[in-house]
Amino acid sequence: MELAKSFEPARIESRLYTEWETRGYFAAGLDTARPAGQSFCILLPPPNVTGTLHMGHGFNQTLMDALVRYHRMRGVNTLWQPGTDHAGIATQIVVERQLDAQGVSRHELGREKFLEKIWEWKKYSGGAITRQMRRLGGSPDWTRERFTMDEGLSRIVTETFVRLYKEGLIYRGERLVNWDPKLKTAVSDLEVESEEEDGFLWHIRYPLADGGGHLTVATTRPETMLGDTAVMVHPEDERYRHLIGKTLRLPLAGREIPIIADAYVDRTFGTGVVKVTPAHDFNDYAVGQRHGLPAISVLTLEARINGEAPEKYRGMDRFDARKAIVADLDALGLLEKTEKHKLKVPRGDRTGVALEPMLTSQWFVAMTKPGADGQSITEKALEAVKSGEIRFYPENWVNTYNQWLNNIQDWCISRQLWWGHQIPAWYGENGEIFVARDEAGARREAEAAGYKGALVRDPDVLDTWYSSALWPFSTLDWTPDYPQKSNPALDLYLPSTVLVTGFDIIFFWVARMVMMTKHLTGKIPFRHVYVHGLIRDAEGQKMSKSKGNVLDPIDLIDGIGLGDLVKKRTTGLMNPKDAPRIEKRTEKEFPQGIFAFGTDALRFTFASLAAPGRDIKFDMKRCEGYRNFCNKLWNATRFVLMNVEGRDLAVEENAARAFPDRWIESRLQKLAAEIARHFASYRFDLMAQALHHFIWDEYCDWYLEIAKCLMDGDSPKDGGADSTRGTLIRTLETLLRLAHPIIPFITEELWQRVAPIAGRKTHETIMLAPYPEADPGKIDADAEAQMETLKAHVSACRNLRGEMGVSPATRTPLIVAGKTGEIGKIQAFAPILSALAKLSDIRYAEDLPANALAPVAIAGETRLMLVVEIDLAAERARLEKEIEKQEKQAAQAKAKLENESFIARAPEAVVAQEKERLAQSAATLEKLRGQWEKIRQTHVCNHSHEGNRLSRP
RNA sequence: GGGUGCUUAGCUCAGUGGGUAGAGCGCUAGCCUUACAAGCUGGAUGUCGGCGGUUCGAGCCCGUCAGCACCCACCA
Repeated sequence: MELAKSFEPARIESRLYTEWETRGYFAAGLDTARPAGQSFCILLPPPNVTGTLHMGHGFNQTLMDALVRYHRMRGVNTLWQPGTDHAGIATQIVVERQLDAQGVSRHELGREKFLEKIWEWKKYSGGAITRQMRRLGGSPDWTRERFTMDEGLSRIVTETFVRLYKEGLIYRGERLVNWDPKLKTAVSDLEVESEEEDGFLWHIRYPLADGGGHLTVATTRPETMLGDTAVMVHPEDERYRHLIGKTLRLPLAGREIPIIADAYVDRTFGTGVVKVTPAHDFNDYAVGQRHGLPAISVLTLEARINGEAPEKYRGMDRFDARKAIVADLDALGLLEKTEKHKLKVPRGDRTGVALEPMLTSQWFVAMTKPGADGQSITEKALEAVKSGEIRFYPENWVNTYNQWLNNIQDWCISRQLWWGHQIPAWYGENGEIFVARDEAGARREAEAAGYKGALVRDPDVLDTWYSSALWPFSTLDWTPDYPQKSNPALDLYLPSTVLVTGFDIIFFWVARMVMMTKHLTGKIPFRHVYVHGLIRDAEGQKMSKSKGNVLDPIDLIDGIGLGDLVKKRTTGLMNPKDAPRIEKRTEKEFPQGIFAFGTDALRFTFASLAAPGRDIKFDMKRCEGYRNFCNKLWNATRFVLMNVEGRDLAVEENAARAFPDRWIESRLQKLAAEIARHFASYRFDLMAQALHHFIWDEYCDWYLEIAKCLMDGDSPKDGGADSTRGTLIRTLETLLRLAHPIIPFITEELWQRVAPIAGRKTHETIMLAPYPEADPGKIDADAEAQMETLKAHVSACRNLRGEMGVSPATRTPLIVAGKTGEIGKIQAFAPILSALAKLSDIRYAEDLPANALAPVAIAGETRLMLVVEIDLAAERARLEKEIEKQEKQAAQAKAKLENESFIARAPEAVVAQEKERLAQSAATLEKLRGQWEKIRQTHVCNHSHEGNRLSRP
């Protein structure tokens, strides 16, 4: 069957993927005879089970898949461990919103029914993201797919919680935490996002209790004043020093509160007087602790004013209360002024509502408390990186990691949600806490403690990231009796080799995996952390639904019409008002919709954009370019197959092969070595560039063109046509294997046709074929040098043709002048030169004809003259340009060589190089000037009207 | 306030022991040279953000300034 005329990705991708998966090519290598140190493992950062694939996933997974395919082909035990995350808050929100649409609240439904609904939703949408992953060609071992709420993983969550509790590293405590009033749950510090917003600074008078005047406090949140338990000033503030220790009458509430002194106060900000509300502000909480102040909560969990406050405000929403309080203060003459003020408002990363610091009982992981072995989990995490056991790529992320860990707060892990791992804690009637693996265990604990009453399980669930932190070993079926008992996967793949991730989850996930894995298993979770950038849109904006600039990788693969794209971007918006703007933007950006580029082109684009430490502006043009590249590879293969099919190329490695054959083979070794280097240093961009350059420029543009000529009858004697045919097919076959990790589909499709002819014994799949390794013995400096000479001559001729405007259809004679030895070199590849430079014949001479008026070029040691009618003016201009260039070069080299310091201090090789340059330029200049002179004289003879305009070049 | 990047061709970006600046796209001239017009061949385009320093020599090292971006903490 002949290959299609052009590359049509849609025709091959799904067929090949199904073949790969059903034949079990993705299966984890579990050969325990091989040392664990030789295993390669990547954990898939588990996407939200109900989520959909976005460009970040596409990028991330392309890199992981390339690595996995590479190592699998190298024959080591390889595992790409897939799975999905239950994503507590995110998922619960989605399902709640669905219920909202039906007018049902989760509370009406009840916990159990609600959870059933979520499981239904999970089941319904759960396959979507993994189906999309398959479209990207990802090759994880799907048979090992895990879900954070699988029974096994849940058991591990419980087990580790109990252990950490027993060790004192998990505790329950009443503390000020970030509270999301919309979700009515605590969230961790990391789930808070602060943006600068416009607000006000209200200046409020607090009268002195003794009637002797007032103090003016400045606040951005006047509603919290109801919970004030003090006012503070700087101890050395002359304005207020005399008032320290006196009391104020808190307006609206009427309570008396003290004036205290604390160095925390910034005298220059506002009035230098700060209200202290320990129950609703993190700093004030600390101040309250220092000064033994009470904390008065004035907000309910819904962020309404609560019962501690004056009756008038009770039950009011916090923002309504703010208005009412400001108005009332104004009416009382206590509002001194209102200033516009920029402030950072902490908002929930999922809900976008302003968070409230709230005093509640929560579960925490103690980050800095020493564990049983005397070391805190934070210290362990720092140590693992400091010691070099774990390495970051690029390295500078270590700073970010360390900085965060060095300033870490205890991690609030309880969430007042229903979707997630329920906390394995049971409470007695008097607040006793019993933590155990199940209720029976809790009962035993209780009895041991002498408690016989009722037990109620904590209704809260754990932060999603708690189970994610266990991912490196929970997915490998870790058991509580590890390491006494283990299993092959755990032995081979813990630690995994590299974690491929965006910097946005270094804190959320990376650091926590290190802590938990190290503490609970004694092993690091992974050796390398490859941190990549974020995919942004063409303008560098973050992709987001509300901006309407989201791209779906699948749309780049399959293509999508403008109408569908607009529809996709404008449905399900948080704010439907954005729709017209998004529609306009989309129409402008993609007037024709999006073209179908196929998976390979998309993957190659991702790889080529993966420069370290940089966000990526996604450029569709790039994708188009790489689709063309795939097509190039496709057609090159067509060409090769046309020339080799049906021939017996039973590889006799001919020692006397033509130099272009030896050259391409030599280059191929260098390419293989280069790619290996780039894999080792995670430079996917350079890898892509190297492949692109080799395939397009070296293999197609030079070698294939030369091969056409070598396979013709009139090729040089050595080697012979079949030797070239063999080189053609074998180079291609190797090339396909080299490129496979990045562009798996096209390489598989082509390889299955190429491999049998190239003489490979097994050719069922490229996936399991060995990855090419560089063979230094095949590097051929001689062939490369000859090739350089050939290229220089071809280029010189083409250049002359181009500048002289010779039609590509015209064959022209060429005269080559030079010393005998040099001429010999040219003669060796004369047929090739003729073919590539479109020459009719080549004449050789010691010198160029004295009076011939033809364009001349200098290529190394020889001079080339194209025998064509010339436009004198054009040739003169060309020579002048060339002379100018050479003069500049000569001058530069000369200046250096005349510099005594340079001669004295620069390395010999550099000096020699400079001398060589000068000599070259001088020689070339001499030849060029001679030619220029000839033309000038012709002009004088002809009395050309342009002759006088010539100045000395 | 602490930290991290970035600034190179019109655009997007490489440039990893300092040694005469590169790619893709775009632009431009000419070609349907039968693997590929999703192509071929030629061409144009850069005070490598500014200033200073180190060095025989700086896009690269050091200092400084400017602009942009991000992360952490945070002033009520």
